[in-house]
Amino acid sequence: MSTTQGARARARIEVTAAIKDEARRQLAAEGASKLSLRAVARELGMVSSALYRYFPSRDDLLTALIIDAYDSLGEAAEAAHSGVVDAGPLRRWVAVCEAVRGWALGHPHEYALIYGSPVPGYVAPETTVESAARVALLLIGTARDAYRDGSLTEPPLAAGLRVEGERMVADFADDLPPAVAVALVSAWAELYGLVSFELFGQFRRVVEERDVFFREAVRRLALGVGLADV
Amino acid sequence: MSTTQGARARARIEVTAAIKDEARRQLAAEGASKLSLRAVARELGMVSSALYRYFPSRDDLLTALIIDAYDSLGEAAEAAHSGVVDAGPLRRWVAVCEAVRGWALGHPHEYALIYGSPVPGYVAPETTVESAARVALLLIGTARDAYRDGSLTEPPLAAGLRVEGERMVADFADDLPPAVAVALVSAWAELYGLVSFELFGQFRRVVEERDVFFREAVRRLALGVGLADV
DNA sequence: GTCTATAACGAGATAGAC
DNA sequence: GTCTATCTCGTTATAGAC
Repeated sequence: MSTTQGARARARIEVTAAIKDEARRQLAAEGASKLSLRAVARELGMVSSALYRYFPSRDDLLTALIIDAYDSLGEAAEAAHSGVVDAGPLRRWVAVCEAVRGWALGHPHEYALIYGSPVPGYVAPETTVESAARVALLLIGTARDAYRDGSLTEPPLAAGLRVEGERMVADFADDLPPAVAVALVSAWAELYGLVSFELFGQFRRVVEERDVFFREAVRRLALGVGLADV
Repeated sequence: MSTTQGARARARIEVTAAIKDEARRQLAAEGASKLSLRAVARELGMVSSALYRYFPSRDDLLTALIIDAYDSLGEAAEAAHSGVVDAGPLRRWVAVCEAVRGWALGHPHEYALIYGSPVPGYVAPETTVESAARVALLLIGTARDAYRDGSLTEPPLAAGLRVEGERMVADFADDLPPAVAVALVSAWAELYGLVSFELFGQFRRVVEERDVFFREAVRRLALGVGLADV
C-alpha cells in the first residue's frame, strides 16, 4: 500500500518535472507569452486535458516556472556565498553578484522570465516572493555583517528618505541603519541593471571586457552601500 | 502634379501612422511576441496583404516601433535637458534621468519593448542604434561639460579596465578620461536597472517613496561618475 | 507607379462532438 | 482520449482600380 502510494507520488513528481522541462524549452523558443499548455502536452505525447491534473491553468505552470527560476538563481548565489563565507563582506558581496551574473548568462530565458518584461495578463501571486528574496537576503546579510563588525561606513542619507529608510529597516533590514537600507535597495536594482543590459544586448559594441567590467561595477556598488575595501 | 504627389505622400504617412498606432495598442495588450500583422490589418479594416506596402514584414514593423520608442524617449530626455541647459552638469544629469523614468512610467509597454526581454526570433538591425544612443549621448554630454569646466572629479579606475576604458573613449566618449567613460557606462546601465525594477514590479513592498528614492539614486550615480555636488 | 483586394500556401492553434 | 472542422498566422502571387 505505502509502496503503491510511493510509486504514484514518484510518478507524479517525474511527470511534473517533465512538464516543466518541456515548458522551459518552449519558453526559450517562443517566449513566456506564447507558452501553451496544449503544445507542452503534444510534445510530451499527452493529451492537453491530462496536464490539468498537474497544473490547474497556464498561469499556475508559469508561476511554477518562475518560482523554480528564483530558486535556481537563489541556490547558485547561496552556493557562491558558501564558498567564501570566511572572506570579508565585500568579497562575499562580489561573489554573490558574480553568481547572479553567471546564472543569468547560463539561463537567459529563465532570467528574462523573472527579471524581464512582465507577461501580459499574468500577475505573479504572493507565493513567489519567498524565492524571489533569496539573493536580496544574501546582499543584506553582507551589509549586516559589516555593520556588526564595525567595518561598515554609513553612506549619507537624503533628508527626504529618512522615513522611507526607517520603514525599509523595519520591513526587511532589521538592525541596519536606514541609510544602509536605502543604499542596499538602490545597489540591488543597479546590479540587475548591469546584468540585464549585458544579457539583453545593450552592451553590444559598448562593453567588451565584460567579466572585469562587471566585477569592478559591483565592487563600486558595494562601496556605495558602505562595505569596506579590504 | 506636385499636389497629387503631396496628397499621396500624406496619405501614405497617415496610413503608416495608423498601422503603428494600432500595433502599439496590440503591443500593450498582448506583448511584442504576439504582435500580428493580420490582427492589425483586421482592426484597421484593411486586408493583411495591403500592409506589406508599408512594412515588408512583421519584423520591419517591429523595428519601426522600436525606433519610434527610442526616439520618443530620446525626445523626452532632450526636452528635459533643454529645460535646464543653464544648470550645472549634476542637475542636468538628474533631469535627464528623471525624464527617462517619467517617459517609462508613461509608456510602459514601449519601454518593455526596448529595454525588456528580447523578442524571441527577432534581432534588431543596425538601424536602431542611432535612436537608441540619444539618452546616452546626453549623459555623456553632462560629463564632458563637467570635465571641460574643471568640476569633474575623475573616479578611480581598476588596472584591468584601462585598455577597455581607452577603447570606450575612442569609440564614443571622445575627450573624456577612460575612468569616466567606464563609470559612465556602469551608471547608464544602473539607471535602467532602477527604472526597470520600478516598472516591472520589483519595488512592490520594497520602495514606496519612489520619486525621492529615484532622484537620490541617480544623484549618487552622477557622483560616481565624478560630477560635482553643487 | 501606387495602392488594395482576392486567393492561396503551409503551418499551427482551438473548440467541441464523439 | 481521439478526431475533425474551423480558426489563426506570415507570406506570396496575381489581378485590377486609381
